[in-house]
Amino acid sequence: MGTTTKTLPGEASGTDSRQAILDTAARQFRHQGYATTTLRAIAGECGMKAGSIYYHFASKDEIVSAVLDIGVQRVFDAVRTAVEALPADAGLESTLQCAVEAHFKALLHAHDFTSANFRILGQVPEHVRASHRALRRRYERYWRDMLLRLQQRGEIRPGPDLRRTVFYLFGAMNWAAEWYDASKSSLPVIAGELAGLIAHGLQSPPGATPPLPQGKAP
Amino acid sequence: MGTTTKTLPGEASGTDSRQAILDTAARQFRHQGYATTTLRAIAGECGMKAGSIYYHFASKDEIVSAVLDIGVQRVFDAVRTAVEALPADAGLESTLQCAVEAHFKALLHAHDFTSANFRILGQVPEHVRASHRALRRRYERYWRDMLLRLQQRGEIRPGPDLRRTVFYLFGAMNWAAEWYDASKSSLPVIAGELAGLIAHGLQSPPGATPPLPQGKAP
DNA sequence: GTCTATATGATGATAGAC
DNA sequence: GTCTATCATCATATAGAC
Repeated sequence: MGTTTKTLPGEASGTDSRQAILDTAARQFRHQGYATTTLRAIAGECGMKAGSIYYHFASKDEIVSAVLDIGVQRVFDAVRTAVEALPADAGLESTLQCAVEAHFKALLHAHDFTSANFRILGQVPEHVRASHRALRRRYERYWRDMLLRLQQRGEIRPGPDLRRTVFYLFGAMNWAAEWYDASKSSLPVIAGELAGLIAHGLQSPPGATPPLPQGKAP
Repeated sequence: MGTTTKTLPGEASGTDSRQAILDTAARQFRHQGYATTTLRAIAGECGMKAGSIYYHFASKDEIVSAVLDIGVQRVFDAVRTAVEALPADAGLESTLQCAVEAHFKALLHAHDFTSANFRILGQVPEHVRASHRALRRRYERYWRDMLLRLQQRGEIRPGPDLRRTVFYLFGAMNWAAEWYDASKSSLPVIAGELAGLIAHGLQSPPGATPPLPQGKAP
């Protein structure tokens, strides 16, 4: 169950203990919230004592700050890599499918970091949230620019505000971290389903005929 | 700023103090999380002392439990009332528009209760979460059944899993409580925008022509 | 790098006066 | 209904031994 995650190229490598503290902290923040997660408990699960944490981090805030940033950065990197590998003339649905699936995959792979992010952002001290905001904004802008390019190419109708559209999408995607169950549906399936929903909506294609008039089975 | 909310017909009325405690608790849970919100602080804002809380509630869990339930119940009631007032043959987009707008309105009107709900659900003790789950499930099922009826009438294409579709929608709608700014856009506008997105998607209507080939302005 | 020990303060809950 | 104690517990953070 534990989403043990090795250090990624982008992150400051540091010691094994440092990474173990971050992994443990992410999982505990996710499940218990910011305030209830104690340095004693984090240390305990890493086979250390509370005092030892302070060799690696200056404060609890420094730990939670790192956890928040890692959660967004992993997803951002995954989506950018996937989208950059797309052919230049990729259409609306294939672009969405690619980006949504990459977001989902990273979201659920770094589950403790991303879900912690989602759950405790509203609870951390304001200065922590403020220093984290810039990264979130960059990721939101990345998506908005992607949609903007598609709109300029005529693949997206002119109506919707694309900044808000990204918020709708982020809400839909990130909420999946709370309900997704791998034993019930696969990631590519729900990614395709959501991409199709955003691209074409729920409506029946024009000229479609209702399935059954009423009643149950013949 | 404070979303002071009077007792609604459905809620056990009790004393004024009881309601003041709930209003204050909701706001503090929302902003500080479950564990950081102290009974002393709640009491202080109600002009009481910590010990007095225990005349109205048996424990902190009983308070948080009530806050969670109220958050969902207010939205559920608002949506049901709005949808029942709809003509029986209302189509996909007008039904969505009506339900989404009612959800948004209640979500932001009982903001402290609904946002607290969203933020602290993952932090409360398991037995609190469990007793709250049934109500959430009923509300999810209400939406799924609404979509199911539209699908049976041929207004929704057969592809998407409607249980997951409700989750996508809830994610998109509830996340709005975190970013919505009344000075930037009106509730009916974003409700219509989201309803249109879910009904028709982002795609350009067939036969549409791209706006500008490239370059900026003439 | 990790430990023990400790300073300092806040918390949920209870008992009983008014 | 609200108050004033008070209990037992647990938190972050520090100091200094090993």
